[in-house]
Amino acid sequence: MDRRQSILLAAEKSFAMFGYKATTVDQIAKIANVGKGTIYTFFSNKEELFYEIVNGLVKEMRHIAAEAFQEERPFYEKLHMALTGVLELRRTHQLAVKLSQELREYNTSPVKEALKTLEMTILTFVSNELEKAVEKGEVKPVRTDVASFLMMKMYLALIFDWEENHDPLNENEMAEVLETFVMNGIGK
Amino acid sequence: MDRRQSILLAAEKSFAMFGYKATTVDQIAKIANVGKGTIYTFFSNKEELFYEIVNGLVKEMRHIAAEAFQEERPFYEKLHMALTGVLELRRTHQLAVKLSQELREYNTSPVKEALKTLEMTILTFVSNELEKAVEKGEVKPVRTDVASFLMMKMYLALIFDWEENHDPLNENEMAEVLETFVMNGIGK
DNA sequence: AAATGACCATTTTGGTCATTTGGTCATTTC
DNA sequence: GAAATGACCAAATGACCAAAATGGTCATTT
Repeated sequence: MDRRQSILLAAEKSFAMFGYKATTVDQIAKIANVGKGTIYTFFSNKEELFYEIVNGLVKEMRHIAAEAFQEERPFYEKLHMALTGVLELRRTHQLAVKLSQELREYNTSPVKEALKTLEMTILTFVSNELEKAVEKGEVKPVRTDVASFLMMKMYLALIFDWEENHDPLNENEMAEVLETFVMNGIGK
Repeated sequence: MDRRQSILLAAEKSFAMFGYKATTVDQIAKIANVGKGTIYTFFSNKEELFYEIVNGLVKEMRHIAAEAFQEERPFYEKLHMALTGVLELRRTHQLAVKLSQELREYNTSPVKEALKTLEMTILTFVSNELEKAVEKGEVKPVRTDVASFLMMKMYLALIFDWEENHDPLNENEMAEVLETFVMNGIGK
C-alpha cells in the first residue's frame, strides 16, 4: 500500500483521536506500519503533516459549499444550505471537534492556526458568492467582506453558542430568524 | 472612611490591575489599609467580593443602555446607541479588559462566570427593549430571544473580532452594515 | 462589638531530573 | 542505489517535591 497515503490515514486517525499535541510521530509511524524516518521523507515535520490533514477538511468544506451554490435557486437558499452544511461538518467531524476541544483546553498554537484556516475558508467562499450575487443584482449592493463576515458570525453563533444558555432551536426556527436578519431585517 | 467602601475600592483597583487570580486577599487588605480579617466581616469570601465588584460594572452597563433607550427616537437608533455604548465600555473599561485577558490566558472560572454575567445582562436588556418595540409595532414580530441574541452577536463580532483579520472599520461603515442587517436585510 | 493579624490547612510555585519527543542520519533492505 | 528504517541525540516535557504563598479562621486586642 502507498506509504504516503497510509501515513496520512494514520495521522488523521491519531489527530482525530488524541489531538495534535498528544499525537506523537512515533505513534503515527506505528499505526501506519512505517518507520519513523519514513514520515520525514514525505513531510518535513509534524506540523506540515498536520496541515496536510487539515487541508483535507478544508477541501471537504469547499466541496460542500460549492455543491450548495451550484444549484439553481435564490441566493439565500443557497447560502443557507452552504453555511448549515459546512458548519454541520465543522460541528460533527471528529477531527474538527477534537481540535476545538484542544484549543479550549491547551491553546495549542498550530491548532489555533488550523481552525482559523477553516473559518477563513468559509468566509472567503461566502464572500465570493455574495459578490457574484451582488453583481447579478440578486441582492442589494453591500460591502461584501463585512456582510459575509456578519452572516457567518450569525450562523456560527446560532449553531455553536445558542445552546450554551438556551433551549435548542429546531431547524425551522433557526432558518426563519436567520432569513429574517439576512434578507429582510426586522424593520417594517 | 467607610471600611466596606475602601475595601471595595481597593479590590476593584487590584482586580483591574492584576486580575482575579493574581489578586490576593492580603493585598486588598494592604491597599485598603485594613486587617485581612475585616474583609471577611463584610464579604464571605474572595469570590463574593469579586462578584460585588463585577456587579458595579453590570450596573454601569445597564445605566448606559437605559439612557440610550430613554431617548425619543426610532428603535434602531436607540438599539445602536445602547449596544455601541455598552460594548465600548466593555472594550475599554480596565477591569473588563483585564478579565478578558485572564479568561483567555488562564480560563479562571469565576472570571468566566463574571463575563458571562456581563453578556447576559446586555442580552436581557436588549431582549426586553426589543419586546417592547415589537408590542408597539415598531418592528416586525420576531422571536425576541433569538433576535436579540443575534443582534448582540453581530455587534460583538464587529467590535471585537473584525480587527483580528481585517483592517479597522470606521464608525459609519460599521453602523451602516449593522443597520442593513438588523433593519433591512440584503434582500431586494 | 468591631477590628486585627498570627495561625493553619491547602494550594501554588520553582527547580530538578528522569523520561519522552521531534527530528537526523548511518545502516539496512529490496 | 534509492527508499526505508530505527538507534540515536538535543530539546522539550512533566512527574516530583520542598518551600513559599494563599484563603480563610479565630483568639486576642482595641
